[in-house]
Amino acid sequence: MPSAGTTRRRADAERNIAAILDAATDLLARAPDAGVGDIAKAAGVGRVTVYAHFPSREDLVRAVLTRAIEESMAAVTGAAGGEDGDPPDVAFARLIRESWPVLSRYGRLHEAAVRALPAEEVREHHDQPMEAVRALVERGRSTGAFRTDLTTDWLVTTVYALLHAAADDVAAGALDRDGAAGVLQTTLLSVLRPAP
Amino acid sequence: MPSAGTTRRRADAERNIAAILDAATDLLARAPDAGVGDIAKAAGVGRVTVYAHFPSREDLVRAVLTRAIEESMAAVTGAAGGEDGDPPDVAFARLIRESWPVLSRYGRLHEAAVRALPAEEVREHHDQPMEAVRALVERGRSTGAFRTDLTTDWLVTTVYALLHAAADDVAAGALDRDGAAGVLQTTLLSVLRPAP
DNA sequence: CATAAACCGAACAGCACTGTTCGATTTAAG
DNA sequence: CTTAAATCGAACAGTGCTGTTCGGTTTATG
Repeated sequence: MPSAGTTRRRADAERNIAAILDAATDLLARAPDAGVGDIAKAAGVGRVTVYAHFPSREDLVRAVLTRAIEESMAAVTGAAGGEDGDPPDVAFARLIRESWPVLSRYGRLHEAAVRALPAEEVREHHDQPMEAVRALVERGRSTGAFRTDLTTDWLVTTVYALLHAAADDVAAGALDRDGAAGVLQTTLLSVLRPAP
Repeated sequence: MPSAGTTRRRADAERNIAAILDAATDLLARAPDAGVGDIAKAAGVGRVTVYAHFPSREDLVRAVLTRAIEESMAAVTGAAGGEDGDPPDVAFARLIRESWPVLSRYGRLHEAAVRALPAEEVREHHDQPMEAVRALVERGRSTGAFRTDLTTDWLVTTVYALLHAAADDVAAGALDRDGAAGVLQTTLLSVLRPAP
């Protein structure tokens, strides 16, 4: 079978779906309560067209979140999955440096997802990339590179919180996107490394 | 003139105003999008009664925020305004320890305020207690007790972000309220102190 | 106990958003 | 060029909130 048995999808439809997804990602990252009308306008498309491709606002948000998580996973595992060749603090610094350009674009998207989707579903998605961070933190703890006087949970929470704070500051213009990666590296390694 | 020239306010009205304010604070800290009906129910009061005392939902949120900021200011300045007798890191540890019981109760109240009130108004209020933190951070930087390789703005942002993250975790049951103060002290001092 | 203040629920209008339907028009594709 | 897919705006019902009005009832206060 060529595709799915039924009639194929036209090229402009494909293009519009991509445009809607892109616009929704950008807009929701800045205005988590943006309506379908706003998203359609940002995508240069009629409101009805959005509903032609996504059954409901909830489905659209889900699609945006899924894609964002996939991209994040690729960035995070690509940098953190770099085997045990490097010591944990070096690996962590690389993780931040390489995943920041991706993560910094998602701003308040998480908030949009929490409002539109069941809490547990968001948690499941969001925990995926954080699992890679957790694994790296635990490896660091076992080798003595990272501190053990704080729980792993709290350290991961700290990483998560500061990443989001930096993304918010970038969105608000209070922080330079390119410089933020270095600031995050410095700050987070100060937290992760054992106290002297 | 005894009070204001017109007729005085009855005692049960006073009691209900307090109940509404308390319930709104508790509820909005957990559910920032709670409606006036929810707040009324939580306060054990009719919805109309809320509107009898607060012209609009916006005014109610404003009243809640104002009171919360006042209480925070009292807690923060009471601990940080403790003169220059103590070295900055000791003063900062005391600041966290003494203000945490207050701050931890406000959870996502800030989010509720951002949604209901003009952004600038929220910022003005919210910056008040943070100003005390900023002053302490700057004193630490000038004496060499705190690091200078990161900007003051970013250090303050970090304090803010981790306080909120801890408050969220407490609200979600992932963190013990009493133990959190110590965790925050340890974490934040690791960030503030100069790198070895 | 008399009065006025304060309360209540029900009901209403207004608004903004979601999701659907319609017919008319444009446009990709064979 | 022909056909079917895809688009568009306008208009509709449905929902959930805000803020208001109403008459009836409770309750503080003097």
